[in-house]
Amino acid sequence: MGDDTRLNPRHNKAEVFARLRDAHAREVTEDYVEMIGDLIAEEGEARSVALAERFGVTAATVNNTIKRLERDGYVTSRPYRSIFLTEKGETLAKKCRERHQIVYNYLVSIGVEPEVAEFDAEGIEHHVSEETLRVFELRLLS
Amino acid sequence: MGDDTRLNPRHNKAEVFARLRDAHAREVTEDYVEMIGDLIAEEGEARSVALAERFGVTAATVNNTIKRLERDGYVTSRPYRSIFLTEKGETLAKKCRERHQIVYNYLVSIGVEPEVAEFDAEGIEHHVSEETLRVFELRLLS
DNA sequence: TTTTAAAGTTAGTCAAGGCTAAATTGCTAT
DNA sequence: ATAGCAATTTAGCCTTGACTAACTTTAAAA
Repeated sequence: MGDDTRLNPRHNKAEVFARLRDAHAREVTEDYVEMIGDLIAEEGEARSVALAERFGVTAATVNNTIKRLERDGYVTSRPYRSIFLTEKGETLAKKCRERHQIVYNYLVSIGVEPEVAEFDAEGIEHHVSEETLRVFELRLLS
Repeated sequence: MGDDTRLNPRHNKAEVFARLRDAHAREVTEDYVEMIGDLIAEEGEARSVALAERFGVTAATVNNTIKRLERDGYVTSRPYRSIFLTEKGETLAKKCRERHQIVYNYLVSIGVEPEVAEFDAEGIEHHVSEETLRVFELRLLS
């Protein structure tokens, strides 16, 4: 007795917050692979300086993050050269781009100003489950 | 010439990401004041052990966070005693609770499973602008 | 009243994600 | 060919948010 958790399942939030912390850890990775993909598509290559400018951080910060991404197998890079996505990075970038687009389109479709939708989508996209994403898609089509 | 940013305003994402980083910094604070408010409402007081259990972190982590919240004026606490919200903390907690409820209700209203909505709302609530929140409310009423 | 378990605190460690300052490399124009 | 600037890297620092292990305080049971 006295196990509040079992008596009142409403309090079993620990798992939710654990998954939330995981999502957090992935956010920067996702933003980077997405942006690297955009840069390659738009400008032919992804340079540190462009990433720094677009994220509004210093070159040193970009460097650290790229090292981590490389360590985790999302990108390859050689000193003083531009950055490339691995298969793994490409796959993640594609998924993120799609997710972002669905969230953005959905927000606009319900009446959110495009500029606001762009900002909100950037934050929301990392926290939308596959299930909710499907609902967004479904409602977008109808 | 050559100022990509001015030529192509689509690339002016730095501000978006800066605001995103700010939102991040506030997330834990918001989750804590919200949870502390819940605990006081449900159990009469907010103890570290309950926070640790609900967030799924150790007591030491709770301790650190509470110190920061106290430093920032959201809570008061005395050693080995329970935690109280300040006016500032209470105000933030109320705002967060409302926001959470709107996001949750909206997700459920468009067909997301309650359990999934609960999880997604927890992540999304910190990234929804006032504007988008108003759209959610409006669509909830109609 | 004393013992003991639960709760809370402290100290020390780690990774992520920021920063500045300084060193190095690469490229381009003279 | 090289000087100089832009880009990149390195080093060192900070905060947040997590952990474990060890210690202290509180409160309840024996």
